[in-house]
Amino acid sequence: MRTALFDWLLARKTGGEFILRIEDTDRSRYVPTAVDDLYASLRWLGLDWDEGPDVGGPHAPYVQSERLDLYQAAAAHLIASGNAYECFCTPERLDEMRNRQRELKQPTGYDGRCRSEEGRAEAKREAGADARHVVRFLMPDAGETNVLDLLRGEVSFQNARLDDSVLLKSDGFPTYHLAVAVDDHEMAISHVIRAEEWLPSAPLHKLVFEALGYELPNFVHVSRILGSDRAKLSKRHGAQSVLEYRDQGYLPDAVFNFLGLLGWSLDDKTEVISRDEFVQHFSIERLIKSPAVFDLEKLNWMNGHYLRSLPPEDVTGLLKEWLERPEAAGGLPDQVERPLDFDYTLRLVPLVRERVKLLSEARDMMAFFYLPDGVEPDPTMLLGKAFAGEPRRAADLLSEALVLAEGVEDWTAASLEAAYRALAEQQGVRAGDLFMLIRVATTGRSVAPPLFETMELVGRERCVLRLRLAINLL
RNA sequence: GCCCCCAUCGUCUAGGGGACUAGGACGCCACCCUUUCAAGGUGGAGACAGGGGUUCGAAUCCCCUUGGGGGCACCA
Repeated sequence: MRTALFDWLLARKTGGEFILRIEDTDRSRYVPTAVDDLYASLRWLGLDWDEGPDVGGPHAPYVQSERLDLYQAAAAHLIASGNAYECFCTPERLDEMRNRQRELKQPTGYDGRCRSEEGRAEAKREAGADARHVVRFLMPDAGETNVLDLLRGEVSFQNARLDDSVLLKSDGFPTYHLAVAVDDHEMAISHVIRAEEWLPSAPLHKLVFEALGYELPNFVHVSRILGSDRAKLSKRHGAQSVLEYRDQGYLPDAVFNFLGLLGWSLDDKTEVISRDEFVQHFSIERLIKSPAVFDLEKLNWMNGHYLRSLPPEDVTGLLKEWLERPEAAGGLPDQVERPLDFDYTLRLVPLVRERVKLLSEARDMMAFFYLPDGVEPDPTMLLGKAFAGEPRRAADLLSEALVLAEGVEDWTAASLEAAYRALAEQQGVRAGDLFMLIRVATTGRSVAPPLFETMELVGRERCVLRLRLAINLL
């Protein structure tokens, strides 16, 4: 997704087209839902495409499994021009060959048996009646191939070290190497931005393009993203799909910003960059060549930052959608009536947004605002450090607090604070201790937004009720 | 085993011969603010992997070493 983001930025910056092509040429790994997840991921991040399977375009179809005739024709053309040959070697033989090479500490690679007429005949005989074949590229034995990478400059490879790679598999499907050459040409691709693991096969691609008489696109091999252990980010190494980040309460803008800064920078100080600014300033020259370690802490910070700086109405909408989900799906307790009141939630946002980094954290922080009745505080928590072993004292104080709650003239944070500060002084108790007692009684939590704003928003009725219940608890 | 890429604070990065006592951000520490928790403010610790060159002058250019990453499939 980070690579796609760079692709998208380049397209938007230069007025080009961002084309979505589905590369599904490996039937053994085909997962039907994968494409839907891909769409959902791109959409969530706001990476819209100009051409693709669902929106169509002048180069349809955009799904490789629907373009097989094109690849097969290209393969035939390569054979005819002497740039490729049929290979009848069985997978078993190739496995054995590789194992032997590894054992002997030799470079691995195809030995070229089927390059010759005799070799092919021998392989065919071994394979038996149901002999199937692949098409391999005939790699030159000498010379070197220089690939121009817009980020890294010229990278040169000795052809002798390069393998006769398979271009067309025995099931008639192309490998990536053939398919991209054909499609990049057919679809008039100008820039190929892909991760650096493709760099070693770039010379092959260049030679395939040339053998087919195609013009070469521009290549940019961006660095990888590493896990915190510096190994490649994978399912087992803390990698998550963007959909999982979405489900954990990250904001698309924050993830976009964070990803955009992983391998690219605007200048020496800017961290928070809007989508528009990214588009405006993106350039291949400022991409970074070295791999970047994915720092979840920074993503979390950035998410919190976006939560705090977005317009309150936007945050309210986000929050409301989240809280209204079923309890089992991360929403408020099911007893809370849906839909939530927008204006009430809007009033809570300033108090809550400073205290959460993820949308998913808001539920626990906010539930007591929505719960209709009591909050069932734990008695130990209620007494806290200040009143541990002194339940009578705590109960007395809460009773005084209850009287004030019932009697205070206007139910505002300011007058509540004045009343309770006076009470603390009169009772000879530290204000903070009294406030904590009331906080736990009215919210059920020892960590909550500032007490008096909180009480104002919880309302007199429920505060009175909750104070009463707390007293009974002691 | 062979090939390729990369190398500045723990992490993301600025830097493309003199502006560098190497800047910013996350994280960390301290202080301030403070009714809890945050947020915010101020300050601090913290890096040019090593060795050779080139140059009047190297974080910046070249080479070697080391380290890290990737590739060597009828996967992409």
